[in-house]
Amino acid sequence: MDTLTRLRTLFPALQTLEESAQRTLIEQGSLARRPAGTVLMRQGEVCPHVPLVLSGALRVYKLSPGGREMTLYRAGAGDTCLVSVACRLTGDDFPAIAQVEEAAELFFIPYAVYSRVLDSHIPWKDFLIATLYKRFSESLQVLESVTFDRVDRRLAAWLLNRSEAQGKATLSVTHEQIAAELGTAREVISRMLGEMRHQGWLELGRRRVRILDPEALRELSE
Amino acid sequence: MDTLTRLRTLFPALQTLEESAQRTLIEQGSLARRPAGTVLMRQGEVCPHVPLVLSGALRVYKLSPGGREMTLYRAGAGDTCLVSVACRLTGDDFPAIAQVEEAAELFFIPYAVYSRVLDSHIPWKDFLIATLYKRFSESLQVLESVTFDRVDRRLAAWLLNRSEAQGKATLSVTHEQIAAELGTAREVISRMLGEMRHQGWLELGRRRVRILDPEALRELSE
DNA sequence: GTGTATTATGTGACTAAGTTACCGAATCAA
DNA sequence: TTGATTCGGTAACTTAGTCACATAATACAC
Repeated sequence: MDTLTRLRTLFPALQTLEESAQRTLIEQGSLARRPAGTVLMRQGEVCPHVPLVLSGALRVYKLSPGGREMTLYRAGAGDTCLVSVACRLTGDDFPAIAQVEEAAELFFIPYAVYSRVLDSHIPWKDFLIATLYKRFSESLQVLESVTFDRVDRRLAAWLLNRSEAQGKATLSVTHEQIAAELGTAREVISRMLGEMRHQGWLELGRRRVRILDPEALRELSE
Repeated sequence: MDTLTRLRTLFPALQTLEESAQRTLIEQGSLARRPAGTVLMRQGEVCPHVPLVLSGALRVYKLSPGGREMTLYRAGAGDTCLVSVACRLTGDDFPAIAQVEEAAELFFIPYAVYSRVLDSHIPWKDFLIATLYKRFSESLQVLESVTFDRVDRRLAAWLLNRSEAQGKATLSVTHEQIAAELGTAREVISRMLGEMRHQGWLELGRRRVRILDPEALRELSE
């Protein structure tokens, strides 16, 4: 499938653009592949283009001065990377890091082209508004669980979610990674996993967490 | 000053609307006063109009099942209440509470009128995007300080901010209110204020916190 | 004004979470 | 195979949040 078709499928807002504008996007934009681990945006950097995600996954997270991480949300096919778009809009530094989590294909629209072609396009603006709103809600949920929920509940919920998403009872993940997801310290996760193993709910190995008793986890997480 | 002039001044995006559309807004919308304490939106409610804030102040906060509060941001003259706008866009329940903090004048645009008049207006969409982005950033800052900062630093910073904003060294506020701002428990605030008084940085009274040593607070908050 | 209700604050004891500082075991790379 | 690196375990300690109160200040009713 050619790039234009893929873009139109993943970003329906683009379908309502005039043919000539669509051609401009394709001609002036560029498709790029980025391997897992690539950092797309660091705090305070300015991005010279608007990136659309065609495949793969990005993770957007905050980094504390002390080195602790906290995942805010992920972006996948059909998403645009807010981090880059938004800091353009206001001139602020976007205070988070966007990193490729699974090898991704990105379509970069140079900012000049973006201004000319998309900036006066209502369906695109609606797409942006919906995206922003979604991120906002997601971050609020994170905020809510961080301030009001206990870590053990959040951990149980995270394990269940992850296990369901992957359709497996055995997760391949380090304690460090879990801590980054939940915005806490590795030691805390190790202790709690240890406790859950002690209860017979989990089996642990290096880079491996196996869920033995999902019901117990569900009950804890309510 | 008449309402249309005030609207145009506070919401410059409206100035680029056609005259007839502006007239429709004024004729079909309605101006309302709401005293401090009025709850505009509760979790899960749907708002039949888009509210623009002409004066006064709203506070948007989250409420935990356990009754703890956490202020997310405030909206004042020239802002629109995202809570109501956004849940319209996506159909989701907006997961926060909007309450009038200082008696406010609000201009309500019925949703039908909004769709007809503003939904295809680019400057208005840009205004919405900017607003959403601002809220998003603000909430991220809250999230960052909650997860990565110690409460005593956040408290010191809050006291200094508030004192500067009001141009006074004596704040009229309860420990309970401070706890709601910072998303922590009243006892924690009481203890820390007590500690700061012990250090000679503050003088405390009922509903009263007086800053004696702003430099010490600044140093703590870095 | 006086008593009573309400609101605000103080505090101790306890639990949960985050930090510091290690250790050793598993894995990788040369 | 050996040295380095990553990963997990754990103890001791600090910070934060919860629970259960006591006490103090103010409001208000009469």
